[in-house]
Parts: sequence; C-alpha cells; structure tokens
Amino acid sequence: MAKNEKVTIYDISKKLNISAATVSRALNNNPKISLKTRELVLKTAQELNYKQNRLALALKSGKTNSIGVIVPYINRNFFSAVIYGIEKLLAPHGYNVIICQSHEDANNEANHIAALLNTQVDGIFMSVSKTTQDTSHIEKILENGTPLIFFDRKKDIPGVSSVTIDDFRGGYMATEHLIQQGARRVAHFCGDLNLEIYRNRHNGYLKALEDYDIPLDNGLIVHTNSRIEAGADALAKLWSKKKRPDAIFSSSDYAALGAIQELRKLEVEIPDEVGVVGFSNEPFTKYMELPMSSVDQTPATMGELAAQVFLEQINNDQHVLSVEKRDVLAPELIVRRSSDKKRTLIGKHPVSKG
Amino acid sequence: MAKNEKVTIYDISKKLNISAATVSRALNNNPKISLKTRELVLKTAQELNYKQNRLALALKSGKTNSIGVIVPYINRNFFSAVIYGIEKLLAPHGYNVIICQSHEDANNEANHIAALLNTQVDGIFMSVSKTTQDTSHIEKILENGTPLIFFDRKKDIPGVSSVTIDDFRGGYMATEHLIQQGARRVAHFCGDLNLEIYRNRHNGYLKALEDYDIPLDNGLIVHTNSRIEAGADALAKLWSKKKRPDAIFSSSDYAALGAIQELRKLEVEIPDEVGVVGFSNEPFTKYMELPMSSVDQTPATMGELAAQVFLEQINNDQHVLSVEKRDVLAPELIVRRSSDKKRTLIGKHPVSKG
DNA sequence: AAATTGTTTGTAATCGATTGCACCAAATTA
DNA sequence: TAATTTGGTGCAATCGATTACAAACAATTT
Repeated sequence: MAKNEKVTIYDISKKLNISAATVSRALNNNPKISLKTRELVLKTAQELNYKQNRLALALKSGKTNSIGVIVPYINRNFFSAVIYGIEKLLAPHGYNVIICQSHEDANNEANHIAALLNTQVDGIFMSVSKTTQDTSHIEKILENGTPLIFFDRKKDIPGVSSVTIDDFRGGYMATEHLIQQGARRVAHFCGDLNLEIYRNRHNGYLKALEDYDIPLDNGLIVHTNSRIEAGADALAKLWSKKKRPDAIFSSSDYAALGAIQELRKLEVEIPDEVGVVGFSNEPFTKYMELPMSSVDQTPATMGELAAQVFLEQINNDQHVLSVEKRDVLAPELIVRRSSDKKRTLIGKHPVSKG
Repeated sequence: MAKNEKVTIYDISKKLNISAATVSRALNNNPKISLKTRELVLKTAQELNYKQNRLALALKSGKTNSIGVIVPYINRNFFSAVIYGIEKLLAPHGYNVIICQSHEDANNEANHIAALLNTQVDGIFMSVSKTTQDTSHIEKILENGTPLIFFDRKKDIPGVSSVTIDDFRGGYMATEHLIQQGARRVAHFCGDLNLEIYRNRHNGYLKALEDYDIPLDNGLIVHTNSRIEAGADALAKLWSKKKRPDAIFSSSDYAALGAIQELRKLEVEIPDEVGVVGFSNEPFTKYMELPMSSVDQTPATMGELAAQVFLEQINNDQHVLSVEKRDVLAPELIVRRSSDKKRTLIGKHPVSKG
C-alpha cells in the first residue's frame, strides 16, 4: 500500500521460487504452464497487488496502447461527440486516447503529429485544420508506419481510410427543403473551399438549384468562415444588394446564428421572409429562442465507425496499411422554426425532428 | 525514410565506432564529452534522423512525460478552456495531455484513474464528478505517489493542491447585482450541494441577501441540475406559487437558459419583470438573442495555474507531495441584458462587459 | 622520467516484461 | 529396460536509453 512499492514479476517469482519467465507465461495464459503453477501465480499476483508495467510491455512490443486524436477544437459539439464515439469503442480494448487541438493551425497540427509519433501511439485519428495546405507533415505518419484515419475533414492521400458524411447530400437536402418551403432566391454561406466538406456542401446546393430549375445567382453566394461575426457580416453584404435572398443555407451553424441575429435586428421575419438552415446541428441551434434548422452529422456514429476501421486495420496483417476504407454516412436534415413555414403556407414539407 | 526504420543510439555508435554510452552522453549534453565527439554525434544523429525512443526513456526513468486530465465533459466551454490552459503551459515542457471524460459518473472516474495510473502518467488533474461521494479511488492516486491537482470541483483531501475560483464571491456578486437592479425577491437555482462549488455559490447568495437586509424566503430556492430542462422545470415550480420572484440567480448557465425560455413563453419581460444571472459565462450566454448575464470563471487562467502548480510540485523534492497549495481565483461578473435595467430604471450599476 | 591529475571513453548493469531455445523429468512406446 | 515423446520450466537475449564505475589516455607537475 505504501507509495512506489511497484510489484514486478520478479517479486512474484522470488516469492514462489520460480523463474520470472514462468510467471510471465502464467499471467499470459500460456498453455504450456501447469494448472497448479498458473493458479499459484495468479493468486500470488493478486495478493501482492501486481500490476503489469505498461512501459516495459510497450518497449518490448512497440505498442503503447494509446491512440491520438487531432481535432481543430474540442469544444465544438461535433468534435467532442466524435471523440466520445472513439473513446467508447476503444476503451474496452484498453486504449488510452490522447486528444490534441490544432486550433485550425497547420503548425500546431504538425507539432502534435510529431509529438504523437514520438510517443509511439498505435494510431492517429484526425480532422484536418482549415489552414492545412501542404500535407507533408501528415504523410510522416504513413512513413512512420502508423495507421491513420481521417474523419469529417480529410485530405486525399492514397491508402488512408476515412469516415465522413455525405456533405453533398447534406447541402442538397438543406437547399431542397428551403425551395420546398417556397424559396426562390436561396443564398449560400460557403465555407473554405480548400476543404472538401465545404466544396461538397456547395456542390449539393448547386445541384438542388439546378434540379428545381432555379437560376443561379452568384451574388447570393458569400464566402464566410464559421464564426458568428462572419455570418452577421455576410448577411449585411447580402442585404445591401438590390435583389435580396428569401432563404439562406449556411455551411456553418455559427455563421447562420450570426445571420439570424442580424435579421432580427433588421426586423425581418424568420422563416416567413427569410428561411435559414445551418449545418452541424450544434446544441445551441435547438435551444435558441428561434430554433434553427440544421443538418446533423451523426458525430457519435462517425467516431465509433472510425474506431472500428482502426481496429480492423491493426488486426489485419500488421503492415498492410493498404486496407483503405472510405465510409460515408448519411446526414440528417433537422427542420426547426428558422425555416419551417408549415403554419403559414406551403404544402409538402419533409423530415421534421428535434 | 522507409517505414519502421527506427534509428537507435546503437546505430549511431556503430557508424562512428564509439560506444552507445558516449552517444547517449553527447546527445544529453553531458559535460564530460569532448567537443569533437559531441558535434560528430549530433551531426550523425541528424543525418540518420534519430529520434529518442520515449518508451525506453520512460521505462528507465519511470517518467512518461504525459499527464492525465479528468473532466466531466470536454464540450463544456469551461472545461475545454481549462484544458487549453493546461496544454498551453505544459506542451513546451514536452508533456502529452491525456484527456478523459467522466460523464459525471463516479465509476467512469475510477476507471479512468486506474487506466491513467497504469499508464504511469506523471500527474493527474481533475475536476470531480457530481456523483462522486466516496473518494477511495481518488486516494489511490496519492498512494501511488502520483501528483494530483484539483481544479474547480475539488474534494477535501489533505496534501492535495487545488485551483478554484472564489465561488462564494461569485454568488455574492451575482446576487448583489440583482439587488442593486431593484430586485427584492431573488430566487436561486441551487446545484448539487454535494459539491463545494455549489455550496459556496449558495452561501454567497445568502450572505448578499443578509447584507442587504432582504429576508430569506426558502421557497425561492430551487434545487436543480445544470440542464436546460431542469431550469425550465424550476421556473415552472416558482411560477406556480403565490409569491413569485423578481430575479433569478442560477448556479448554472444552462438552467438559467431553460428559465429564460420558459419566461418568454409566459411573456414575462426580462429583465424588467425578472432579471436573470447565470454562472460560467458559456459562450451561448453572449450570443442569445437576449444575452444573459453570467459569472465568468476565467478557465484559461485556471488551467495555466493548475499546470504551474504541477510543475512546481514535481520540481520540488520529488516525493514531498506535501506542498499543498490552494489557489483561489477571483470570478468576474459579466452583466448583459437579461439583468441590466439601466435603460429602464435604477441608478448605480456595476461592472459591464462582454 | 616518473608520478599525479584531469579528461574522455568504454563496460556492464538496470528499468520490467516477453520469448526462442535448451533442458529435465515423467509418461509412453518399443 | 532402453528409447522416445511430451509437458513444464529455466536461461538468457531482447526492446533502447541511462549511468555508476572502471579504464585509458593526455597533460601537467615534480
């Protein structure tokens, strides 16, 4: 019970007058050990409160039983939910999860990767930062022979598995919903096109307009980041034009929130005059006084799936990392008051949850 | 460059025809090594792309250069901000941060502690879960000789350092502010009294009433957890009584949000009829259409301070853990529209930020 | 030139667990 | 009874880095 009284297999072996090798084998259920010895060892191990030293094991085996997760921020509900999914699946397998935040900075990302590789994690899960252009720091993971799994925000690197949602479909559903609500001039808050997810949402938006024979007005597409202020600015820009929108599909919940705040200042009726749909289904969208429609990315599922992909990958022939998998989940459109005119007008309206 | 081509000090020693000991000393700037040898080793190490194996080092030294942080949830802004503070200070010292979520469950907490001790982290930072009564699992950390630092939510265990805010003062300031805004019937949403932080906020509330000669009405104190629904329920309960409150000090931002939503449904004017102040200054409180007053806990500072305490502790005589420190930070009252009647009435009004 | 000091390097043990190989005793077969 | 198989253990190397101690060599003093 005293401090630092670390019990090793040698302590057990001395007490029982057998070799440490035998103790090790007994503890690992090696079949070549007699039942009596095994039981004796197990009993003694319990008595002495033996705990396997993971460092020694790690040094010997090269496996640390810990994995790294790199996300832009941990306090975005989306990312924390993914992390939860990963933890949930991996904890029962004895993995420790090391979480790193890039703060959307490619340099931080590179530093974290270096630290994780140095720690010799057994795998890395990541959602790349917005500022990441060059991917050489990411490729170091592969050069190191460490399994890598992208989730949500990925880069196209051959041999790397990824779990994402169908952002194209998400963008399409959101836009279609607004059109079905009667909108004819749907604006789009477009995220950084450097990231695939925003490109796909944007393309979904374009396709929906096309399918519903709505002419594209490039003036309705505003490039923003996902901050509240950016959304407010974007709305101001749209409002300063002669031809204003009658709906907004924002690729970010935060930007959508900024727009809603601005619209209310301008005393514009939501959703009657302008319908709004965000993306991510952050909890606040539900709790707003005017609850916001959004596209849910099923982050917990994404995390669990990513963890599964990892487990499959390391259970395969150790070094055949070429088992590239690309899971694409279906997004869910959650319709709330910011875009639902059912009380006021219009016939057919789709999904309604949350 | 190829996979798994791990370079060790032996590779360097072979290439230079010197012993591994010399290489090790050269790399560690041991003064007993000649300049030429040192430079040669350093140069060769670079050429071969040598990376120190942290596992071997950890096994030898018993230090893993990683620390564990246990929080109830990572997606509460307060906790993620503390974590950021810890990371910021510790990363330059080469520490990896392993983050665990207890989900307010004492069992999870115990499991995470066991896992962290097994990983042989160099220290543990924790904010205890609401359901934690028995502290025997926490004391295991001390028995293990591992430094432990509480932040925000602590248990009174001798020899354990802690960094908290002055919750009493926070509760006092919030209540005083409401009184100065003209309130005479201040309700209190009281958190789980099992936790010191909620007891202190509660006591601060009581003291402010006393100091301002406002009679205590126990009917105005409602016990809630920190969920939105709980706040809504609490308000409904208060509203069903004959004597309703004219202000609410909630020990949780989430419960305060629930109350505000309910008040708006009832078409009660905020802050004119009922002023509301929350606690934590979660970001949403600022972005609400009716921005909420709250008490800021300066979480980033808290994290940095906790990290500093840790560094001091391990730099002291290794095993004198008795350097117990108790840092108490000052909370900040952030006044926003949910409680600020300055437009409408009343004279003196205090701090106003955010 | 011999003795002394000081600088630089090597040898080998250590941290704790795992595992290929060798070995011995008991059980089986010839 | 001798030869062979089998089950159960021990020996010793290994993972990579650190470090007391010893040894070798150079520089200095007498």
